[in-house]
This record gives sequence, structure tokens and C-alpha cells, in this order.
Amino acid sequence: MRADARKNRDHLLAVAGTAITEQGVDVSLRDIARRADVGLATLLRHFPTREALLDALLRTSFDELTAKAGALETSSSPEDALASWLRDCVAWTTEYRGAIVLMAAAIEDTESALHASCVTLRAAGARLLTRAQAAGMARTDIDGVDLFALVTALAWLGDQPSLAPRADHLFDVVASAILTSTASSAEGERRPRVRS
Amino acid sequence: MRADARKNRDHLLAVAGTAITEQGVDVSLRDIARRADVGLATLLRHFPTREALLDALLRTSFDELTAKAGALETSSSPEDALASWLRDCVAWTTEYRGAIVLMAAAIEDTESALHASCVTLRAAGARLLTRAQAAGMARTDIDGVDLFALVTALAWLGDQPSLAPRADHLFDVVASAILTSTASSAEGERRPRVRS
DNA sequence: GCTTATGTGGATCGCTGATCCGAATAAGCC
DNA sequence: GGCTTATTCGGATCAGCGATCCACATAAGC
Repeated sequence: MRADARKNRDHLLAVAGTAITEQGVDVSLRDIARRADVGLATLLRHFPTREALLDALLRTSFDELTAKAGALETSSSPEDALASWLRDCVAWTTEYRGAIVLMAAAIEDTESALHASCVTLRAAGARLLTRAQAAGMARTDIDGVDLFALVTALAWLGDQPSLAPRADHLFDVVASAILTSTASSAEGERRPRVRS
Repeated sequence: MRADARKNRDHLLAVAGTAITEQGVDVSLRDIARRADVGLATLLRHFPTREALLDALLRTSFDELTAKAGALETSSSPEDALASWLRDCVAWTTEYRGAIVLMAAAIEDTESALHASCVTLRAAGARLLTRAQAAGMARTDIDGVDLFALVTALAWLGDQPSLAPRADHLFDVVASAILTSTASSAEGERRPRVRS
């Protein structure tokens, strides 16, 4: 890649990150290009679709979450690992408003630029779930696909301005359905009482 | 209203219903007008915004759901009433793909044409929830707003082609978190195996 | 049948993302 | 340093979107 092209690409990524954080993933691509002092065509050549741009932006975070799942697999109890990772996943999506919808669409669209990242993330969650299930700490009638769907739905909830205030609490509600509450004493302490 | 105007309005509603069922709520308004052999301006005068059009289309269903909640309040056990009504709500939204997102946005936007209907629906659910809680059949740390959010999230799940196949199952998972399983004998039969 | 208030829809605006292609320029070679 | 060439750039343009305007058509009331 030519030096000027690389510079433009990096600059565009930085500007896009700011713009999307401010206005959500539906921000006008023309605006991003304008803010980066670049033609719209240039933006669209580097990132042919909005998803390609998001993929480049989110890939780092994706990898971090996947890595964290791997680390938790050995460092925490099966139950805590799953709960903590799920919370991280949901919390992370709040950074890029609207991204979760694209992820939900990408998970089974093999043409999407986001597809591979989503599948990897889902697999990481599935491993944590399987481990928790084997330890008898998670209900066994759900699988990785269900887990991904639940996380996605909770993240979407946090994306809706009108529902976001309840997102944390509802995460606890859903989590209580996933994690078997046999060891309820320890749990009651770990998970904050959200509302009296 | 003049006779021709009324006719146009009714015809537009019928065409819009078909179009939205086929293509989801994001269907082009221009397309709807074209299919109704009417100018775009005419559609937009009868229904100034997409939400106004949806409000007119959905109002009947809204009222039915609200009425059903009222009927269940006396005809069924608090638990069955809540569970059955929630299921109906989620199932209903599948008819108009994408409508749930507009509803979530309308619930706290008093300017929205859908606002009043959404608030009424939420209140109906809240009454069923309160009744179930009073009977000790539902967890007491959630309220009507939480319930609306959960239903909305589940409905959104059913709207996503990639997640929809799990929507029914995940409804059961979430429902098991809302309804307290103290009377597990009666429940165990009605609800599919929650925890094997 | 005439008048008037109401309803209509083509034309147009500003916006979106997508695409084309002449102009600008960095990289490689002598 | 100067030349050539392959790469990159971005203004211009296109089709689509919802919103708005206003000259024209028409139903309703007398």
C-alpha cells in the first residue's frame, strides 16, 4: 500500500471512530469523509461498505473480548467467568451505538465483513458456557447460539435510549435465568442489588 | 373528510399493510404510494410521518392486546395470564417486521404518533405483572417498565432473521426468570423443561 | 350550475450511498 | 535529479429516500 494511502486509511479510521462514538453507527459516511478532509470516494475505496469500516474499527475490541474469554477459562470459576464475560460483552457494545444490529445481521451472512469476527466471538462465549454447564453452574438447555442471541438482545436493549436505564437490571434478570442459582448465597453478594 | 379523501386514506392503509407485511416497516413510502396509484404527497398528507402510518395500522392490534390483558385479569390465574399475554405480545410483533424498534423509540417520545398506544400497552402489562406479584407468582424486583423492555427485546430478537429460530426458546428462558417457580409442580408441566 | 373550500400529485429540495474517470502524485528506475 | 508508470484521489454524477410547495382538479354546499 502506498504511503499516502496508508496515511489516509489510518486517519479515516480515527475520524470514523470519533464520529461513530458521537453519533452512532448510522452517521453519514459523507460526514466522516468531510471531517477527515477527504473525498467520499476515498473513504468508500478503503472501506467499500459501512460494515467493512466497522469491522476495521471493532476488530481490536473483538480480539480483546475473545482473548479475555480465553483468560477467564482458566483464571476464574466457571460461573464467575461466564457472568463476567457476558457483562463485558454487553458493556462493550454500548461504545458503538447501533453496532449490535449489524452484528446480529452479520452472524449468518457469510458475505459480511463482520461475519468472521462475530462467529469467533460467539464461539468464545460458547466455550465459557459449556464449561459452566459441565460444572453444573449453568442451565443445560441453551447453547452458544442461544447465548449469543441473549447477549445481543441485552445489548440492543442498552442501545435504546428509552430502555437503557433498565439494561443493567435486566441483565441481572436474564443472567439469573442462565446461571443456576444453587449457590445463591455467594451470588447474592457478588451481584449488586440493583433496585431495592 | 371529503369522500374521495376517505377512500384514498382507506386504500392507502390497505396497501401499506400489505407492503409492510411483505417488506417490513422500512419499506419506501414512495413505493406504497405507487402501489396505491397515488402521489407521494397524498400519502404524506394523510400520514405525515411513517410513525403516523404505523399508528393507524397497528392501533387495532394494540387495542386487542390491551383488551385481552383486561380479560385475562379475571379469567385466568395470575401466572397463566401474565405468561400467555407476554407470549401474545411477542408473537404479535412478528407480523410487522421492524415495528418494535419504532415502538421502543416511541414509548418515551411524547411527540410520536405511537406514543399513546405504547404507553397504554405497557400499562396493561404492568397490571398483569402487579397481580402476579401480589399472588407471589412473579419476582418482585421488576416493574412494568422492565417488563415492557424485556418483551421489546424478545420481540426484537424475533425480528432478526439470524436469531429468530431461537426466539421461542429464549422466551421460555426469560419467562422462567420472571415467573417465580415456587409452585413447581403445576408449572413444570405447563412450561417446557427449563432445567434438565 | 356556480362558488368555494378541500384534496391532489408533479416538481423540486437536500440528503443518502454508489460509481466513474480525469487529474494528481508517490514509487521505482535510470 | 529527472522520467515513467502504476496507484490514489476527489469532484461530478446517479438513483433513491422523505419532505415540501403550489398550480390544478374536484367534491360539497347553496
